[in-house]
Amino acid sequence: MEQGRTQMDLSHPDKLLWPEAGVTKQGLLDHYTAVWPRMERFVVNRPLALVRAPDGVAGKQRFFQKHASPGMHEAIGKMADPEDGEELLYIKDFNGVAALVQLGVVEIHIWGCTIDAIDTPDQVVFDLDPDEGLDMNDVRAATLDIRRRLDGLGLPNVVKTSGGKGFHVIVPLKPKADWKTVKTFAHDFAEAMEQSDPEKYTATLSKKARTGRIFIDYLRNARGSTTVAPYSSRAKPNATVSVPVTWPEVENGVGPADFSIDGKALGKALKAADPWGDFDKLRKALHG
DNA sequence: GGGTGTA
DNA sequence: TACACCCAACGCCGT
DNA sequence: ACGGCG
Ligand SMILES: [Mn+2]
Ligand SMILES: [Mn+2]
Repeated sequence: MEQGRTQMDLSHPDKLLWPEAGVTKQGLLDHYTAVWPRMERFVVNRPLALVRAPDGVAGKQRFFQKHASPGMHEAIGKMADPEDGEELLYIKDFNGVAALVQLGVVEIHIWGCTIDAIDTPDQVVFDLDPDEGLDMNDVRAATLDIRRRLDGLGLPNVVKTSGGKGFHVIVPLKPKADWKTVKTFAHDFAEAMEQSDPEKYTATLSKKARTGRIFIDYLRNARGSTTVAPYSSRAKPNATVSVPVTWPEVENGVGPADFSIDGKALGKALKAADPWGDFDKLRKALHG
């Protein structure tokens, strides 16, 4: 059995999944081949949610999937959620990604925990969701503000582009605290930001509260909630990718949608040092 | 994309 | 054989 | 209790 790469056959490898960007199903698999050394540890052995677009991102069909369908490829692992018995999905290796690509998966989302410790999250996520038309520089400034606050609390942090309109700031955790603890921490953190700068931030998701502001989406930190995985493609016309970056890059103006499949910026990023290389070393227990 | 249910 | 259908789900918030 | 929302 080949490890690390697959010869799994793709049906219709030349089908355009991102017609506007000219990215085919094979092109998507090639993307994952290129990023896999950096991506693997963030996606394997975690419950997943999938955004599937079997006819491409411009097609009619697009759906979100958290549970197994009958007959799914054996490279896609299934595990009963101890809470409700639903069959959660996960992958163990690159063959799993290949199987996802064959299914028309255009976004890979991860739970904030591994399958071996499903009740103790190993990360906190702050998902910055700006209102339409907010200046990208305001979003960068908000992201840097989150870093400053986390630094002040002595909490490790890394950042990635979302591939959409914002950034994701991640606190690597040792999986000690439970979901309630982690979500409450994230909620309190978001509310503190809103209180200190209510013109810029809101901790309330409603469109109304978000007008002209950035929603600090702490709700990603709930059991069963998911966030787009590092290096996942996005179901946007441009085939953007969520990419880990360094804090200096954010300071120097990197934008949330600056990276895309086959893009120059991504190729360059992959040649530089891994911005999240120390992720596992940085892990810290919340509270403790 | 593909299994399932209905004709 | 030929189709249509399904593919998550839940807490938060304003009313 | 319901609808919008992520
Ligand atoms: Mn977001
Ligand atoms: Mn969000």
